[in-house]
Amino acid sequence: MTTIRIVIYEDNSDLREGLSVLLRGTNGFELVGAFPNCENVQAEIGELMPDIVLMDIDMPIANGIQGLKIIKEKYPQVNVLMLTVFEDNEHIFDAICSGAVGYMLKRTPPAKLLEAILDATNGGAPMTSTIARKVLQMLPPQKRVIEPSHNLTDREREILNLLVKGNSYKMIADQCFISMDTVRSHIKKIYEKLHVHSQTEAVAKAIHNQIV
Amino acid sequence: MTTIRIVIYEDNSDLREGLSVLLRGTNGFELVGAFPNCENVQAEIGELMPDIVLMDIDMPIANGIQGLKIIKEKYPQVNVLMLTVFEDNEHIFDAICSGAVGYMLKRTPPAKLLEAILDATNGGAPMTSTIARKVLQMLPPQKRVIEPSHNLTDREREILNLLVKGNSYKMIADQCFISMDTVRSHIKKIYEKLHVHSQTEAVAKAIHNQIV
DNA sequence: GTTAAAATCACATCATCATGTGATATAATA
DNA sequence: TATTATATCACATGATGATGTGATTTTAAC
Repeated sequence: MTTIRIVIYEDNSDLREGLSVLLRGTNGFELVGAFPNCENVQAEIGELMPDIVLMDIDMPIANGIQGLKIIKEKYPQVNVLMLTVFEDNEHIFDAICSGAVGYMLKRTPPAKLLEAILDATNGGAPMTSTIARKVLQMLPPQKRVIEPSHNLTDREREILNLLVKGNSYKMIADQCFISMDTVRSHIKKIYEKLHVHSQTEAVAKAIHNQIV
Repeated sequence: MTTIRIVIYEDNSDLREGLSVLLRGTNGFELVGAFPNCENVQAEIGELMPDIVLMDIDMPIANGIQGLKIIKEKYPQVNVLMLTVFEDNEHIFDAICSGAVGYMLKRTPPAKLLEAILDATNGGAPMTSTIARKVLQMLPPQKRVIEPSHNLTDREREILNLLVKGNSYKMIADQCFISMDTVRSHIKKIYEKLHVHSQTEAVAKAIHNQIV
């Protein structure tokens, strides 16, 4: 197993040292850099090419959200794990929407932190369940509620789905084992129910309203 | 401290029994009901009024997603924790969007499961970090990782936008003060760049990739 | 200063979609 | 039982989209 290369951004020198010691002393983890702010983040990440960045939010000169955005823009394959004292929606939202892979609190015990780093490396998104609940609340409300309104039939939904995926009438007919005329007739009803007048509009509406 | 009242929906009788035994044998947890499917979920939840519902997804007659939706519609204060074998986006998306408070896998060890129930009761949203990552991908991608690759020109983006809104070639031509042939020519290039072969696919891709 | 990309227009042809007007069978519902 | 909704199929016609080939002009890049 190869080691996980880690870079730390943290302005508090005590905490930075503490984390450094923790990572240096643990098998499988390799600290390749530790900086007090994100002033030169692009150059630093570009040179060190870590697997994971532990990123504080509140830092002087260039803060962690700014750093995160730069990293995700220039090196999107680098996973950034926010490690902060803030637990408010604003900061969480900013971080998550900017591409942070996880969001841990500084008071997380060392063992859990190492676990989170492993998690993030392996394709997880480590976060506390409190933060997870807040993330859920960021989901666009229309996506969380069920809008029956259209009440398409199962068959209609199925056909709409195939339409969205780019199938022609003929292909839909084949896949559904019905005639093209029947497909037409279903699509006509779909248009009526969605109040649209073309395939394109139907597809756009279907995607936007999360019908499919 | 008052006990947490729990109802289980699970069609596999062995697992249902196992969970029942686990909950009955643990202080602070109270199993108030266990059913093999969601056929009478409304009446059952209405009568038992649990704090937490452990909900399997794949059940005969009435499945867990249907049950979840009914519960959240009639008794939104009841927290539903999905407990399933499915780890695909489809099911997770469905569950989260329908108001599930958490999403755990059946292979979760008992101790972790009890912890998750506690978590959910206390305002958390327990889920594995793998699932959390998938939930993150459902978030509005406005500032998330955008794949460049397409590099449509301004004009092409403009026309793609009009397409997505349901405009015909003719309407686009009028709005852009160009000929239909020019519209055609732009759309052709758009198809090439997006690697699609029809309007429908282009629109679907445009929306999904947040190009528009 | 040549090259390349972007934006514009033209014509022709074929495939596909949209619309209208039917019809039949089945299942659920009132 | 009568009604409604769903799903199925058919035919015809006009509109729209897709594809191919080719051309001009302007702007940006090398």
